[in-house]
Amino acid sequence: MTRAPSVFSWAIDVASRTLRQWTSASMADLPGGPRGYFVLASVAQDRPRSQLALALQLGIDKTAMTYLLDELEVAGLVERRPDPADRRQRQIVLTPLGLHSLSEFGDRFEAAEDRLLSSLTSAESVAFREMLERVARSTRLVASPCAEEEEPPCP
Amino acid sequence: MTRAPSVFSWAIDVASRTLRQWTSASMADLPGGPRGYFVLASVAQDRPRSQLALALQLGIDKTAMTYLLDELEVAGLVERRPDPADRRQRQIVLTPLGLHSLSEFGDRFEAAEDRLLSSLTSAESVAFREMLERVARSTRLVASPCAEEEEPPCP
DNA sequence: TATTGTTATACTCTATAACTATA
DNA sequence: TATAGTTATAGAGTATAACAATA
Repeated sequence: MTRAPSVFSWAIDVASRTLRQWTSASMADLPGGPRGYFVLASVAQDRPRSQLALALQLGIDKTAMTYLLDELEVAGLVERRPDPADRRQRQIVLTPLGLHSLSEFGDRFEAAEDRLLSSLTSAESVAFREMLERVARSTRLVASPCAEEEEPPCP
Repeated sequence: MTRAPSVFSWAIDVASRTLRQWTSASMADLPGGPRGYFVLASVAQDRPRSQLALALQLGIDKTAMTYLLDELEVAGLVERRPDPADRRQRQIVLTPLGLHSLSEFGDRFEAAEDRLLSSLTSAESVAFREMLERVARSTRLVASPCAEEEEPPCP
């Protein structure tokens, strides 16, 4: 043997695909599946966002974002509103139904995440989540769904 | 707001897809891309493995494994040998060229991984890798490419 | 001219089932 | 009958480019 081949890439690939499978299975009734949930969660950070901003944030191509929002809008979970300041852009806002779906599917997401991380202790899980979030944010120019806080500029 | 939507699923999705994009870009000349590398790395743990065992280990469907091995075999990186003990099975072994590719592409993989984890300290990176590996292994019934050691039974 | 969003196309992945050959 | 591997097919996901509307 030359050297131990890197196991990290395999591990993150398997872990993310496993989580995606689990969440996809429990979200057959949410348009767009896990991706649809990410959009709802990001939009729920209150400030209306353009489609392009959402696409950059979630790492989805802007063309895919169009299809995703089509589905979510038809299902009545989001609305597209023309931005009065720049009529090229569309502000994406949550409907009451979308907000309800967010919390409902959020519960399923947390259950799947807890199951995935069940081999870690509570303390490890906290540290692991924090580090992974830092890693993910560092790969995006814009911020992630800015999580805990309510009204920050979401840097 | 109801509750902060879970950011973990978003983070692992973004992180894994980012790493996949980076590694795919630097592996255009490896059949199967990152997946092809995972196969080489797993096979390199010396003991010949059946295609089904590889598929389970890497979380790939057995049908996808057939196509992947077709490409790797045509490129001269692996060989399929009939198992003398059970002629239904095929043992997958690395060729010298495959072993050479493994170390060459392994370097590229490590570079991409280091870049992805550049927002962690050295100590954090070690802990993060260890925890992620534990998480990934827990989702598979069989073990991952058993990493460091040389001759263990790779349970 | 540059940017936001849409549409169309093709290409890759994945999932499923049916088939063979061996056990 | 059950298992390892193959083949064929359709579906989802993704990437690309071309286009319309607006800045």
